Amino acid sequence: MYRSHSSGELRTSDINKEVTLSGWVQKARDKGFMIWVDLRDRYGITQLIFDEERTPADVVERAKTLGREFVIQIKGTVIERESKNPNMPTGDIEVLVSELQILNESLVPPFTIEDETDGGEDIRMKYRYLDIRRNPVKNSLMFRHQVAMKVRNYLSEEGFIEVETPYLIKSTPEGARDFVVPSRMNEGQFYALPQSPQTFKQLLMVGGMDKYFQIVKCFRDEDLRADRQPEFTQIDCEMAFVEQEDILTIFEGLTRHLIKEIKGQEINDFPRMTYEEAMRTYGNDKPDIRFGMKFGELNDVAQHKGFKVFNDAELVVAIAVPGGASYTRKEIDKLIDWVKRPQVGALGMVYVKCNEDGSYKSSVDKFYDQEDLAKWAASTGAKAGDLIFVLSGQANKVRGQLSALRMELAERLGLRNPEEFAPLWVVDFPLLEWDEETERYHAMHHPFTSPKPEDIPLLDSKPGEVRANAYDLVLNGNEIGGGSIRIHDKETQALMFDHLGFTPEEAKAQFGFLLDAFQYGAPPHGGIAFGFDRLVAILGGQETIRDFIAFPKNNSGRDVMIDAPANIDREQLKELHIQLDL
RNA sequence: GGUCUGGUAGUUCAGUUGGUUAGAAUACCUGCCUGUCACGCAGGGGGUCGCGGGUUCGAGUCCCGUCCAGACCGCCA
Repeated sequence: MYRSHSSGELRTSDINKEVTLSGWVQKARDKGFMIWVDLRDRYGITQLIFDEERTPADVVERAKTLGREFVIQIKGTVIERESKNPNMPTGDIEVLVSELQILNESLVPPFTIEDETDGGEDIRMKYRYLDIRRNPVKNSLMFRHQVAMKVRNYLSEEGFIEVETPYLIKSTPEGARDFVVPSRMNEGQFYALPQSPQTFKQLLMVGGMDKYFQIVKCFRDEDLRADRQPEFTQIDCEMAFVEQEDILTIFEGLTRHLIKEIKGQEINDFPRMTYEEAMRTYGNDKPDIRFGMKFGELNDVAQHKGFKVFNDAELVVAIAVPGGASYTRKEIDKLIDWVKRPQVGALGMVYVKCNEDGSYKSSVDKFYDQEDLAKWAASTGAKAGDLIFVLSGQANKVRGQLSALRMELAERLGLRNPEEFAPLWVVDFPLLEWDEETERYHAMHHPFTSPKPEDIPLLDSKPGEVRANAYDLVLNGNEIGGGSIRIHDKETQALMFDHLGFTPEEAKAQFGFLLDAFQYGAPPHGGIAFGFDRLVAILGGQETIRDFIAFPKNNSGRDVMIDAPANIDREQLKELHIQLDL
């Protein structure tokens, strides 16, 4: 028996017990006359004591050789500490060691296994198994497990069945790039790893599985970000015989349940906002509504004077920065430089200081009088002491730019409190989106999303204005879930493929199995998928998802620990009939 | 594909205008220490300044190229 107790559980009530503990040496403090060793396992730290007078001499001798991260097993007696440590749960006791066995030695770890480690991201990823011994990562993984359990229990209680779908499927031209897997038995052919189990869950609905869910890995071969991994986990859900309202109700329930259970916060009915309203008010389809700074459109009150920049613009739009009137000229210039960076792309920015005495001072005083500026203040909700920033240009671009500024300012003003949760539904997304590169429309969500019936007549005349039965769940400025009511009849699906530029032959080749299935009594259905990694990170109050993934990839999609991807040998290539063209 | 930032001891970083033997903290090793818990004290070892080229009497420092890492834009139905 390696352990009678864990290293986190012994208390004063255990005093005088003979115990056996196993774990890692967190740190040894050798005072000469006695040695203290902090023994760590997943459950906590227990202090061991080796004492010249009370511990056998050979055991003390071996204790002097212990280094960081040695794996040891000890037998000993729980005793009360002479000097207690109120900062640790086991701080009232220690274990007086009588037997010591070194189960495995350890090299000196390349970084300290402590909460505030001295190691940087790179080296921690290379030695991720050591990083996982640290509380912040260990706790994040345990937190993820808790959230997963609550999701499974909740959905199971609601009658959902977890069904696994295949990972080796077929590549499709729509959407993200696929990871592909060559097939040895089918010469020259490739599987693709799923970007999501989309078509399979729809087929499960045709199969009568009513309420389906799956916590499932998905794969996309696209460039990474701090919150984006090439393989990631979704809570994938689908229901039959439902309308949009049913889906929103069920999954609002799930989200509310998680926030209640995990954060102890009660959230009322989630606000709903149309896509159009979100774009006009926040310049963004995933607005962070923990704070205001809503957009004010100034076309009516800024295009009547001789300021050509505004007069020529499709949109003049502004936000009020709370307390911004006290910014120095230098600070304002830095913010103007910030929006002019290529990543944001504004050509310039106008500001208006709303002075405490009710007057206004702007960078365009030459064109606008106090009365004009007062209207701008009214439109943005600016109060005395605030600062108004105004951008102008092509509507889509300028909304994006102002949204980036809004988020940046909120971050700097500390308005993005990670312990506050402000979910909302964004609904009525456009069905189609114009793609500048290919010069055609493609599905904004995916090609199986149903158009709003009343908008179907617009499909030919104004395709960009057709709204979809599609919705996103947004939490604190992050899209954490998205879904739609699907098309469930062959005719509408064929119509969609047609508008996406598929010939009937192409549609049949790519998705014939789905069109076939729709001929055998496909029920009306719809669903949603949550980005599980991101959801867990947000609930955990963190920006980065990487600490909630046991073995994440780096910025270039590499696993620096196992050093993947890697070359494969000639024999493997030959077996797969693959020649490299490098 | 693009923009920006970084790469110096095991680790995290500093390194001035180009100028002597490249520093600090921490980790590591040795010794001391009768209640430590970020223990303390004394001493010690440890460097291909990412890599290649160039400018220069002289390069960690300047220039060019390249590799790696990170953040962002494009991309992510």
